[in-house]
Amino acid sequence: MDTTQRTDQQRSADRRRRELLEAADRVVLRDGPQASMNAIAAEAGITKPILYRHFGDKGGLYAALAKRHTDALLDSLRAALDAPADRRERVESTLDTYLAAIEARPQVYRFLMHPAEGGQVGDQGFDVGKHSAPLLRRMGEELATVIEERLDLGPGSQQLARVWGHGIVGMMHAAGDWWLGERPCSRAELVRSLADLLWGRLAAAGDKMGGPGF
Amino acid sequence: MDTTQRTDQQRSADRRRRELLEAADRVVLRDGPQASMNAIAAEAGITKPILYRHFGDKGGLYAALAKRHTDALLDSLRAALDAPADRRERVESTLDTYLAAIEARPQVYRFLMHPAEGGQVGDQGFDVGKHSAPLLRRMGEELATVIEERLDLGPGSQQLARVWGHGIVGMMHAAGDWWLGERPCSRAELVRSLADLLWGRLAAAGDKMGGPGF
DNA sequence: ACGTGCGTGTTACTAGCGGTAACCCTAGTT
DNA sequence: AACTAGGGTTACCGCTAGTAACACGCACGT
Repeated sequence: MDTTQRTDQQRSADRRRRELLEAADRVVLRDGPQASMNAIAAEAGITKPILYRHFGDKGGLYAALAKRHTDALLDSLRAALDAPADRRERVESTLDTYLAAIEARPQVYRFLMHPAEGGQVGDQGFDVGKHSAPLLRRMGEELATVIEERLDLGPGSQQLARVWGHGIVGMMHAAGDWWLGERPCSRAELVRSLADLLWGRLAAAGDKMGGPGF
Repeated sequence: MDTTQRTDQQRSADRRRRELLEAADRVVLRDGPQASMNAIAAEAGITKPILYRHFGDKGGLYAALAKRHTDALLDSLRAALDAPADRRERVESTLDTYLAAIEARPQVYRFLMHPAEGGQVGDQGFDVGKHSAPLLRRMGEELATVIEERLDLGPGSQQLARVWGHGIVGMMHAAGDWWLGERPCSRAELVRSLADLLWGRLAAAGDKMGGPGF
């Protein structure tokens, strides 16, 4: 019952936990999201049951791992979003921050977007919805609150802000994913194009004559 | 060498293939993307090796299965996109078509968005990029061509159209996914909000006074 | 000094997966 | 009658996630 002792134990456990997470990180960075518990345990220099004692199951480990990276990325996104500049500049800088991150560490990115997904047991209920990567959801909600705080959207602003938050994040995600695969242009061009889209250039563009029909 | 015979065989094989795909469809609809080859074979009333003879591996089966649904969905999207109406109406109708589809059959939707992903062998190369669901990519490209065909975007229009295609599809996808999970509003409201976003209401909105800092 | 827990670690196992090799059996050809 | 060609099955491999059961070490109370 001595609290000192408990604290000692807990600190030790926490340190272990961090070591394990770093080992897992290395393996995921090397092997991608398919990294097996065996491989992670081996990298950490221990055996599987220890991993399971610390994280419960694979999902637990992956969640813990994802939280670290997600928190880090969200921090830099918040910084870009909070910079003292006009709206367009802030949007572009946020987009660029995100794209730079996924460009710099695509393995981590892939892991965050497709966490585990495997697991042949349980999941019978199937949980439709909420199957999207937690990172996307968190970014969407985060952006929604920022939008709702900063922008004057009239009635129904809360709902609107959330739709926009998730929508914009999804736009950024899909475009980034495609861009990362094909590299059809520079990061700066991509940022500009996306910002243009958000700035209504789609609606403002003129029709091309000679199209089919009307 | 008789062509008739060959045709007979091929027709028989095709029919079998369709039967297998329909069985697979039922299982996926019931068990989600985790559906095992064993379960699919059982549902079809046969055993695993036959599945493998027809589709090569799990990826092959899933690809064939996904292609059917993807083609169907893309057809209805094209119809909505090609309807004789003004741009805003067409955009809204396309969004609504997509959302109605994922709302009607969420299991299929989930399967299309997270195909397999498992597989403990191979994949060492890791294929960064192109890991996004093929459906998203195809929708993005499709939309890109429509945009490029219809809109007059000035220089660099091709690049711009592709970025927008993938971006808009991603927006639709993420918002739809979130909406499907939380159901925070009606489909019509969601469609309106997204169209508003595309129509530049984000850029047009006024700042909220009393915000932090500037 | 001596058990007695308790935390930490291991080995060895289960159940199920994707995938395949080997066999089997029936139909049609020569 | 003998032989081949497909469609089908059984039985297996190697791998995975996850767990039960056992073994060491170190602080404790008596």
